[in-house]
This record gives sequence, C-alpha cells and structure tokens, in this order.
Amino acid sequence: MTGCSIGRAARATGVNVETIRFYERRGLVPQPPRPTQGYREYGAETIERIRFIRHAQQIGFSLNDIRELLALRTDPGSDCSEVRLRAVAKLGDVNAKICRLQQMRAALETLIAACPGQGAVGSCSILNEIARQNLRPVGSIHPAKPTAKGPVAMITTEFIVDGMHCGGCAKTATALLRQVPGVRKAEVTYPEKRARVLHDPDQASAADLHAAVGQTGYVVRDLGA
Amino acid sequence: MTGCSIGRAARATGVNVETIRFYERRGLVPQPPRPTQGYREYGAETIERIRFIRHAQQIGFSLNDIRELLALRTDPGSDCSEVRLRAVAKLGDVNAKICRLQQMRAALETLIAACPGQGAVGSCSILNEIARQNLRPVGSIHPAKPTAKGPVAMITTEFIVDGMHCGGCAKTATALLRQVPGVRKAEVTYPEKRARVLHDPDQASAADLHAAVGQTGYVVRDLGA
DNA sequence: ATTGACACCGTACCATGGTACGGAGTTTAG
DNA sequence: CTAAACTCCGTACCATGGTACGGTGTCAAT
Repeated sequence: MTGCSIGRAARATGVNVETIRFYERRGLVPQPPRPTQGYREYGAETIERIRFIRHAQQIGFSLNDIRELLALRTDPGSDCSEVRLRAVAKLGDVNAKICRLQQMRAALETLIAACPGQGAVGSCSILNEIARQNLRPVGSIHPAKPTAKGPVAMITTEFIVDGMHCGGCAKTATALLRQVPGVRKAEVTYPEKRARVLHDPDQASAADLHAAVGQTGYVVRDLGA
Repeated sequence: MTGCSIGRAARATGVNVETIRFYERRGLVPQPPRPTQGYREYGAETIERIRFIRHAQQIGFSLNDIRELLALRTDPGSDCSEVRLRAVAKLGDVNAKICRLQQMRAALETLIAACPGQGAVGSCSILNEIARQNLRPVGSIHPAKPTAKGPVAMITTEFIVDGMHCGGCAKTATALLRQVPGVRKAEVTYPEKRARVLHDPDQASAADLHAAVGQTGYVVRDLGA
C-alpha cells in the first residue's frame, strides 16, 4: 500500500492539516519522504503516531511529554520502567490539579451558598468575601507556599544526580525540578550527571530540590562529595 | 494618608511591578493619578483592588472574568444576582475540569496498574494501550463529542437573546456560548440583543447554542420571531 | 553632589496548542 | 483543457498570564 497525502492523513486522524505540519516542526512526527514534487507522503506508521499523540493528550500528556514517550517507544534500548515513571509523574500532576480545583470548588460553593441571590452589589456577600479573602487559600501543587512574591533573589544550585541511565531520565528529572515552586529554570544533563537550578531559596531549598529529584529513585549527591 | 508608589504597591500586594502595569493595560486597575513627574500614586482602594484580583484568581476566575466582577462591584446600578450568576457559571467550569481530570486519572491509573514495571519498550503495555486507545475516551466539558475533527464547515448562526439587562449579561452569554464545543467565535451584543455564533453545525446545533444561553435564564428567540 | 534605587515607556518574549493567511505551484476530476 | 482542490512555505495570530529588557529620567540617602 502506498502512502497518503497530508490532507488524507489529516482526515484519517481527525486533525487539521496545519496541525500535522505543526507536529512536524515540533519534532513529534518525522519528516516524511516526498516522492513527488515535494509533497509529503505518510505511511501507516505515521498515521498511527498521530493517533498516539491525540490519545496521549487525552490522558493529560503535553506535547513535550509525548515527544519523549515517542522517543522511548522508538528506542529499542530504553526500558518500560522509563515509561512507567512518566505515567506516575503525570498521575501526580493530575492529582495535584484535581486537588486545586476541588479547593476552588469548595470556595465557590461556600460563596454561592452564602449569597442571598439579590440585592445591591455594595452588600454582595460574594464580592465582599473575595475582597476580604475569608476563604481558605487554595494550595499550589506542592504544599502551600507563597507564589510570585515580588522581587526575589534567585540563586543557582548545582548538584550531582546519580542513577540516570539516559537523556530521558535527565528530562524527567528536569521536569520534576520545574514543578517545585520557586524554581525558575532547571536543567539536568545526562552524561555529566549535573543538575543546575535557578531558584528562590526562600521558596525552594536545596533539600526541596533533592527531594523532588529523589522521588523517582535517582540519587542526589553534593558536588563536593 | 498619602498614596504609594508602584513599587510599594507591588510589595504590599505580593505581585511584580510589571504585573501592576500589566493589569492597568488590561483595564483591571484604573489609571492612577500621577502627582509628581509622571510617577503613579496608588491609594488604598487600588491596593485592595489588586488583592481582590489575586483572590478571585485563586478561586478560578480569569482576568477577563475579574474585570467584569470589578465592573459590577463599582457600578451601583448592578445587582448581586449578576455576581451570583458568574459564580455559578464558574463553579460549572470548575466541576467540568474536575470531571475531565478524574477521567484522566482513572485512565492513568489503569495504565499504571497494568504495567509490569520493566521489560523492553516494545512490549510496554502503557505505550501499547495508548496507541490502541483501549481507554475510555475522556469527555470534554459537554457530553462527549468529537473535538477538532479536521476541516469542518463552519456556519454562522444568529438569534435574539432576551432578558439581558446590561453589557455584563451579554458577556456572560458570550462566555457560555464559547464553552460549547464546536463554537469558534461568539459575540452577543447588549442593546441589539443579538447573538452571532460561528460554529460547526455537526458539533454544535442551534439547539445546543440556545440551551447554553438559556441555562442562565436568558430567553432565546429566533430572528424571524 | 553623587550614586544607587526606583520609575517611566514600549516592545519583545516565555509556555501551551494550535489556527489562519497569502501567494505560489501541482494534481485531479469533469 | 480547465478549474477546483490540494500542497507548499513562512510567518503571523489567537488566548492566557504574566516577565524581561533597554534606554532614559528622577528621587532619596550619604
């Protein structure tokens, strides 16, 4: 069977033509061969890949996550445990979001219940409660810490991460670090085993960073060790 | 008591200076007086306004929502029921998001539970299940309908919305229409009582649009009526 | 008087996930 | 053969909520 054009591929997968080109630019879909006049020709495996992307999105993976999953999937040297690690991390994200939203829901329900439903806005209990914030604060993903607290002094912390066995591990570790509140930038390099994190020491201590990386089984050492 | 500079206001509210300027551009914070050399001077009411914004964000309101809430709050002619309507609508949003996330969570948990935790990626149950989508599809906000199904024919539907009594009502109605899957653009104008919606008729029927607007108590009529 | 901190402005940039557009060339169906 | 439909490409734009930068001007403390 011969391949199909971008338009057919789009119809087959239920996405826009532009979306496929966008995925190609993002490295989610490989550059296809172009046998005739520069027209892209997609085989069944790419069609399937696009479906994979949409399904993975449905369960909460971002396009960057999905690129990594696809890389793992293609690389015969990688292990299923890598995938599992990512699924577990994503489940954690999803749970955290649910938790936040449930707090929002509780706050909204409280406000609505207290509202008489009519009257002048000046005496509107909802607006007044929001203004006073007689609401329990909604926690962030990690245990409540003040976020975005104006001008803060960022510092860079560097440490060694052992136990990684591929660049994908490094990316997982990077993602975990970025989830820590107070972290502005994080990069973990695989062969060097180095983590470099720009963070606000008041919000995220070195121990917080270590804990974030350590939760997946990687082992953290200080530079001097 | 005299007002304070933008820097002090930022520190007092825990936001960035740039954020205050950003809110000003977005119309969330009024243009302050500038008694000396063009420097902004903020009074207590603006500080309180910024706090209101942050609190409202915490419970899920977007900046656009908040602008409307602030307008209602300031306008002595508006009624508390307007506010309540928005809170109820937001609660609906939040519930819908929770629902989606719970479906994601269930899907991830199923995948993780089925994963042996090690082995070659070729036989990774997680990746294979994602590829096959042996997962119950995650519904969107409204009852499951296919989303983003490639090139679709959009149509414009126009109808009359009765029962609105201010521009804020029109905005509420607009927001409700935008939540309907298949709707690309929606605009509702107050004095004209007109709704104009660009949508995919396969995903969102005229009846869907009417139902979305009707759920708040506005009354929909066809143009010819 | 000097110097560091603060303020001004416009604009660009970050992530996220796409969609849209314009102008050109190509393929395919009638 | 012609015209519609499709494809190419780069770039710009949508919403969301900000942050950052560069160049310049001003205020306050020493």
